[in-house]
Amino acid sequence: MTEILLQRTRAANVAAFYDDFFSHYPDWYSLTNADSEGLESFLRPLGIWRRRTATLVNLANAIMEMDGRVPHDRVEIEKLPGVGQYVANAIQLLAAGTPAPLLDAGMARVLERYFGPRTLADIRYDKYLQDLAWRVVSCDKAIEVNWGILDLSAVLCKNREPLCSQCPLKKGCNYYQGNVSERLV
DNA sequence: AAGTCGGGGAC
DNA sequence: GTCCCAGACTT
Repeated sequence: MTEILLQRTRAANVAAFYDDFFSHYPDWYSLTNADSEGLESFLRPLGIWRRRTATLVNLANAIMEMDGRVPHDRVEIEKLPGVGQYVANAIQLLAAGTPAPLLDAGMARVLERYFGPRTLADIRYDKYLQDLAWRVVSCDKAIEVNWGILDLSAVLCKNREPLCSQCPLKKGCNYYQGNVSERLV
């Protein structure tokens, strides 16, 4: 559920929202028979609330039809409403404990600044970015690495005005080194 | 491949 | 006032 709330929404905003939401909708079953107007008004402050309401209810129904259990098969997981590559990876990483990249706009930005830009517009089909992300998180501390990169993207490696001077990765970062050499010219 | 959803925080 | 966000879906 949390991953749906996080789609195109700043993590800090969701964090402030999280406890209240789960006290009202603690499980999938509570969403299957939730009053849709009540759910919509609840989600409105987060944005994308019409789509998110529909997605949450559809997803809850789909999961409850499967005895309330999320399928193990990767292909079946991605068929669930509102579940794309990112959420499927999140399930694989956090629920199954198998390394997978939480490759969102933030991680893509960090990787591209550090290693160099992707070739395709769509993250999901950019093989360069995919390979890079999988390689970076394929270790025994995959969860920590993922969260570390995402935190970095939100706090320091922001889209606008990144705080490169405070960044622990600036030494090997293409973006930072490029800016330094530019300044010297 | 491009358009759409969306309120709110950061600037 | 402008920009962008732990994406997924439709066209």
